[in-house]
Amino acid sequence: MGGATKGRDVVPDATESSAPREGLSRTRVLRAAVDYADANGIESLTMRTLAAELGVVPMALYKHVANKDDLLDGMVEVIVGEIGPTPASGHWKPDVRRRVLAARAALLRHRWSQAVLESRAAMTAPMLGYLDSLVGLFVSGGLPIDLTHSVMHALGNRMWGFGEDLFAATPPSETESFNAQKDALPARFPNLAAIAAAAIHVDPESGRLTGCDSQAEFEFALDLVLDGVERLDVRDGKED
Amino acid sequence: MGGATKGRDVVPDATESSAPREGLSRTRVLRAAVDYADANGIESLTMRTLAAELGVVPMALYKHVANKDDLLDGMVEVIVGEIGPTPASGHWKPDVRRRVLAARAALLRHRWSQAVLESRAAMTAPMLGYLDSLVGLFVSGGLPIDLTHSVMHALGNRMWGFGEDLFAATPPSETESFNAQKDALPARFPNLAAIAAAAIHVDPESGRLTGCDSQAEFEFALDLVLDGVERLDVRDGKED
DNA sequence: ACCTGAACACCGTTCAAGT
DNA sequence: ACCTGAACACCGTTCAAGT
Repeated sequence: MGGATKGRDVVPDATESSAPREGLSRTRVLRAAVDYADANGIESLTMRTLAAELGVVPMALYKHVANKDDLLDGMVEVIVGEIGPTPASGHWKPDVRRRVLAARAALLRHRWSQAVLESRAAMTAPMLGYLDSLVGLFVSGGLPIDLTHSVMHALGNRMWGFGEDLFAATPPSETESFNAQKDALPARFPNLAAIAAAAIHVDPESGRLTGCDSQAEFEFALDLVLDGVERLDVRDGKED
Repeated sequence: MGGATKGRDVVPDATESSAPREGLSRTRVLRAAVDYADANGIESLTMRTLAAELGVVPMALYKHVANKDDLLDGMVEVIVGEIGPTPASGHWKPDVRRRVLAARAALLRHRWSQAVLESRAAMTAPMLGYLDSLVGLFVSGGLPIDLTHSVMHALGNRMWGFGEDLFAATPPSETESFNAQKDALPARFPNLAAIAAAAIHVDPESGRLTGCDSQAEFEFALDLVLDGVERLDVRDGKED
């Protein structure tokens, strides 16, 4: 169909249910992938099934998506984009709480998203933007930068499955626009930059620069939980 | 064993580096899979590469492992088995701390294991055994069962990426010995059974039995972290 | 009882070509 | 510039045999 050669705007046939046409575009591909995963589960999303869904040959997707990893990263970006802004009061505790619960709600709307996010955790721009906004709530609420750093680690596992080092997560597909604008990152994500700057210190042993101690951060978060439970226990129970 | 036809013991050639022979067995397959993933990364572990490593044809593995999922479950079992016992003082806080850190150490020894564990979280017997032991430390230390339930949820995301419902995790491959001994589970894992019993209550609305409220558990854990940080902040900072 | 060989129904992705 | 078609190099897994 189409007849794109001359006529202005060929009205799409609209008889076909999953109407393709009018060119793909990256966002249309990502949107379709998210919808397909919502409906059929992430495990049955393949380049081939997605192409069929869009009424197109598999290879057509590769014009808008580098490969399947890029597709998955893009799908996560879509979900993160759905988090949206939350009202801020200037008090970090209720503000952070609201924002984390909003993030959770977005993930729950797409049940496959948590698994995908955990399996890759690529630091795409929307991802960094969300984290930066969260850090911003802490610091503008007056929490010291070091404590903010640690609580971000502690929340990491809770918001999504960040196993280890928040900042050591795999950077976005390297080759992409990332390298081009790498130097612009501190400007775009000033709160993350502040944390990174505070976390870096000189190792007295080797004299080399060293990042954050993931074992220490793990124990910090663990003790936060255990101490908190202990407090709840003595308050409700023994009352001495 | 070896020359099973007649001769007593055929000495293996020993010229081949990754000496196969003497029959496979499930544990030998799992052990080899763990070693291979340690050395080459989980993404390059396939039924075919593993078979080659064992000097055997791919299909030979299927006699000892139901399929690839079962292989991955088995590999996780091996890691969980490496956690081993930890000394208990009778005070839940140091005891739990020690045990969780031991679990983390086991996972860190095999860097692929966290991702595999998160991606499936099958409730195999060793898995249940570890969780039961952890619950046991809380209850024998005197922590109330409800609080123990909640802190297990809070620790869930921390020990490994359990996103949601601890007890709603996919049960072990169904068909297996699981169903056969399903009724024996409370006896084998008494502490988990106690938690499950305490968590189930009648919904006043519908009158139906209802399990634990994962949203509430999430918020409990979130507030545990936020409250803890707030306490650290006022103690170190404002001091008013 | 355990292992083999060949085949099947899939993957993601490349390459050269079409319009 | 965008899409196509056919092919390649892989997967996990089945089935019917071998010993």
